[in-house]
Amino acid sequence: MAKRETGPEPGSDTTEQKIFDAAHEVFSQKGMDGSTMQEIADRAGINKALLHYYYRSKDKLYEMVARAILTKAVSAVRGVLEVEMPLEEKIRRFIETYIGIISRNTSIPLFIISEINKHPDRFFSNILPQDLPKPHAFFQQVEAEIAAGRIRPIKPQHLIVHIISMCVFPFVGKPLMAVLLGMNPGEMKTFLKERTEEVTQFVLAGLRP
Amino acid sequence: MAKRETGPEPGSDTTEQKIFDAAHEVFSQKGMDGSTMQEIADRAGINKALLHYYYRSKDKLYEMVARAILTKAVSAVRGVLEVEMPLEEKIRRFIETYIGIISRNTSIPLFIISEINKHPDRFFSNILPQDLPKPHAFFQQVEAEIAAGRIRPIKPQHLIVHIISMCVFPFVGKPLMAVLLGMNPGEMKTFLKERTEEVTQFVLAGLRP
DNA sequence: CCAAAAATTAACCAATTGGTTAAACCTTAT
DNA sequence: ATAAGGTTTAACCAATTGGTTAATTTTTGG
Repeated sequence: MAKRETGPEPGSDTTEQKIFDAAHEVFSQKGMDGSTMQEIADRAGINKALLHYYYRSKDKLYEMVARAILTKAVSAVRGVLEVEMPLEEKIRRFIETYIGIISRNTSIPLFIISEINKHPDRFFSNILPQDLPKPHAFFQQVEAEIAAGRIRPIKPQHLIVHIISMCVFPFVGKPLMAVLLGMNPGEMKTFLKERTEEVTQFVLAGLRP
Repeated sequence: MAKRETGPEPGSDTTEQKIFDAAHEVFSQKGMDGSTMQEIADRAGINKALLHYYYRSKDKLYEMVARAILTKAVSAVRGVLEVEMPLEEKIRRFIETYIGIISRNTSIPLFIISEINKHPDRFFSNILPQDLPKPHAFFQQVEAEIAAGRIRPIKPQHLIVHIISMCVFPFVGKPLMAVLLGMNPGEMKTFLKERTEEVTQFVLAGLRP
């Protein structure tokens, strides 16, 4: 049993990995409070005591899982945000990859949001990675485009929050959106698939001078 | 003890009301799983057995609180969405009142979203009000404006999801947004106050033909 | 004033929680 | 083969959970 920062090497089939996978599944869907060690043990197909053998306590296990989730999510966002690229292309790529990641990991955003709200201290002291995405370059790029008259004046901080909101929220609030729009799961699925294109068009339209 | 649908009359200072208020506070912040009857009793300043005297079980108490929250939220949205009004004015009012409600009840949106995801069956069978907001009229109005060439073509379902997302998400993801944008609580507060105007401007700009 | 009813409490209960312990079960290197 | 190491398990523990019971206090109506 090694002391890693973000869990055992994925892909292997060791007991340690089976426990981590089970914990990842249970925690990401039910959060810290809603999950029990017994359920994680059952899902991993092992005795409850083995959980404490590999990961000392529920808190430690939770911390590892949460850190792995956060690290992956943060690095994904950073990758897109910090590349050099014309603004329109950057926005296109950002929306595309961002929605792509979310639709392949639908339970992650809600996990992050609700757990960070329920245990803020734990997250900010232990779990959140140190090197967060730095949107400074993006902000400067937006200001430059405004100064050049190529886009409408807008506060860059609000623009980025607009974009993130439109990408994330429909997945987080999916059940509510479904009932509001009167869609069944099939219709909802195609609706969410359309969003990449729709959000992109709307953002670019909103930026026209 | 009467059997009401959405809890006792607010404002009164009866024990029943004190319990309901305490439960409202605890449940809305910690959710069903994260809350205990003991904590609710403590916050109400009474014995734990009294909770079961007035509300038979934790489930029943939770159901009443959740139903009260949902009913209030749904009726608030309905009020704005179903009035007859020119489209631009309707959008302005919708964003204004929607953000207004949320900033006066910051814990409610996250409660609804995360609880509906954790206990979907309970919500859709018992808690959600029957008469939800019907956005049909709004959709027709948007289509009419498009046909008249007064706004850019857009699928009305996506438009409304755009708007709701930009209104709700910044409050739900507030801690994350704060760290991403590098803002302290004070800066974050003024940032959120600006959103009514910023979202309105961005939506209207995105709709220009 | 006083008995009946309602409100409130302390004590208790079974079940579940996270966590521990000591024994049993491999694997493996000599 | 066997001693030693790590791995896995059943049994157990104290604390907390939602919930109940019976007794006590407070209110109320005649």
